[in-house]
Amino acid sequence: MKETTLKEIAEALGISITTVSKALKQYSDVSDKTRKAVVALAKELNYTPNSFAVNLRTKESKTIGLIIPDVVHHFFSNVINGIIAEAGKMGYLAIILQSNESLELEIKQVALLINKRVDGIIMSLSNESNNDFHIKEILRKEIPFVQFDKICKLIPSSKVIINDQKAAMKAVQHLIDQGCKKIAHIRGPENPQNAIDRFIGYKKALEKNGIPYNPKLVYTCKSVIFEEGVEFAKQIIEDHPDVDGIFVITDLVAVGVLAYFNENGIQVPKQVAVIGFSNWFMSQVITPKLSTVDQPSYEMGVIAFDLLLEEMICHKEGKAFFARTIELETSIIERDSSLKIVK
Amino acid sequence: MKETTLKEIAEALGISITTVSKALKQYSDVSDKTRKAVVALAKELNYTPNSFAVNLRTKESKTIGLIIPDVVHHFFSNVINGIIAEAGKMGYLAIILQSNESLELEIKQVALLINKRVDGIIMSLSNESNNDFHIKEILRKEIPFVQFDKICKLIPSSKVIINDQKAAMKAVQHLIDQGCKKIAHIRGPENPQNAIDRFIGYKKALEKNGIPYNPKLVYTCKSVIFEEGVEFAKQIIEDHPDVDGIFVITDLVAVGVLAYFNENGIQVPKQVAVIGFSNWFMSQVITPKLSTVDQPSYEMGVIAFDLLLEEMICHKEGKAFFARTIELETSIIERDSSLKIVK
DNA sequence: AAGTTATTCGAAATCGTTTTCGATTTATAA
DNA sequence: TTATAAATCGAAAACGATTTCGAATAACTT
Repeated sequence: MKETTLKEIAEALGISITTVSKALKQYSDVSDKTRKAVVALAKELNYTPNSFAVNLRTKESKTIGLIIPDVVHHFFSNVINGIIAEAGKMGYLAIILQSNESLELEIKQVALLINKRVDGIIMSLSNESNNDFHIKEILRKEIPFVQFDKICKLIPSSKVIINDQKAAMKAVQHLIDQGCKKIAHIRGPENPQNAIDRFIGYKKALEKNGIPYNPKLVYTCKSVIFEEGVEFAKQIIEDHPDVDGIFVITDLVAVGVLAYFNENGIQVPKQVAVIGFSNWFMSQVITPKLSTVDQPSYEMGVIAFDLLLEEMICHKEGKAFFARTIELETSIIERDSSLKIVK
Repeated sequence: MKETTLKEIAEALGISITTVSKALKQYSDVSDKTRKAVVALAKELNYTPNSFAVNLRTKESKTIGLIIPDVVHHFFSNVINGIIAEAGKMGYLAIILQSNESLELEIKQVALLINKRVDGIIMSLSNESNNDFHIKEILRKEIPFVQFDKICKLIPSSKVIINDQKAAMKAVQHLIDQGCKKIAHIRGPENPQNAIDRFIGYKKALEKNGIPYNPKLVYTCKSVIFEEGVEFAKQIIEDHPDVDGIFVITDLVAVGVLAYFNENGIQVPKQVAVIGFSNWFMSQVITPKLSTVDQPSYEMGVIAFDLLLEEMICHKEGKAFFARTIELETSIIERDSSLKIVK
């Protein structure tokens, strides 16, 4: 299937390729008559510029790359949604890659995007990421770059995050306000900054309320999946029968906790109050409804792209760009799983 | 940041661009000595071919386009997962676009991908799609094309589907086997083929079991969301207090049904048995656990890409390709929401 | 009428790679 | 030694658009 080219239009009209190209753009040195003829014929022949040629010539592809740990994930799919919606509005397309929470794969995906010469990269780190050589390579190549959610603080790039410490503090404070005295924490893996920060927030909330911190009440997820919630719920109750509250790294795991408690006659929130994180959709439809921390995921995607766009424009125009970090607000959603005090 | 080019390597080594290019590929007319020198220098200078130039020259970008109604959706995000995993293995990247269930947007996205000159397109139709002019444009441009799940039967392209009629029949038969006599159906919108087929399957199952079909027992979703499940559950019970089974187009809506029933003391499955479709993750964690039809979503993505790849290869080599339709097996997952008979 | 200024156009270089086809060199055979 | 075959190489033409810069024409001045 032959596509029409500038050359064909030029020959058909008996003018030069240059003039055709200019007529199709906002060049002032083309007469009205010529322009109209060109535009008319271009439309008739259904001309669209060959993007490969445009990319080569302009050195940009209006395409960005996005690397996330997992597509099948409520939070990330919402971020994707925000990014591709905003990118679409601004005339950009997005290539989506997964790291599957593997550092090795993450490194490969970064290399792929660099080779593809995308105009910019948006990324959330995998849980395994404790090495930032590949990230530095992005900066070394001067590719516009934005991190979100699971970030590397030391990398000097723009970032879109929530204040995980503050959010975790609020969540734990909520449990304390409901009368919880012995609060366990199911935390995320060692590496991710947000798991670390939520853990710190947990400790700070305890401290603020004069509750001694007990490391034995902290359980660490490896994969951050439903099954771990089930497993840890069992273990927590066995280790500490008097636990009366649990703050869980994310809703998916918290739902596992609820599943175990439901199966084993442990009353939520009466005996143990539970609060999750991220406000997954299912949290509002399970029994009991899960309290959680709402995280503006769609908005996060939108802002991540906007920051990237700013940087891409500066990059293109050779201007300096100064990385910015944007912190979004979170809010506690109080549902049945944590409300010991009936209002 | 200047990227190294073939030209630079050629000049540094005092040889021609041609030879450098050949040395980096599997050309036989380059001496071992030259090849080694080129490869060594290329590695040292961290050479990677400029993909824009390669695209222009080879007329392919090793990039495919994917259009789906909604990224934030358990089924679709699993398909995406399958597609980008398989595509990645074969050296392809995927650009992901959403139609947001809007025909207008779907048309725009198709045009975008055509202009971007992706090597192939995989697509699931939006619920609004009742017009296939834009789809035909893909075929007219001879762009390799695969449809999955929500397809247009009349378009002669490869397809990856399940047998929705058969699956729906099995689901309804399961309700009948559990003793249901009066079964309602909450169906999907008018247009999508799979909603139509599931509806037909529902009717066929009734017919097969000698149960008269009553159109008043069929309720039609517009948006296929949780809230509609809540709303229809209320309406069904009001309209037909003696309903004892409901077959729902998809789990998300079925979960809405369960939510209403739970809130209003209607016992599931004792009074009304409920079965959904697609086996969303949350179906196994809600109360009661939702029976459903398992649909191999990840596999669907993998196979869709494999079909597309076959076609892309034929297209490249100028060979004829004959569209194929692959039908995947489904299975009923019996959970609490439909088990009236205790085993 | 000659000089000046706008208008309108196009030749050609460029982006970086791929590939054809002919040229050159080296090795082998007669 | 000459003819032939094999092994290496490179010039040049794509791929299709963008853009610079100079040329040509038309339109005004005085």
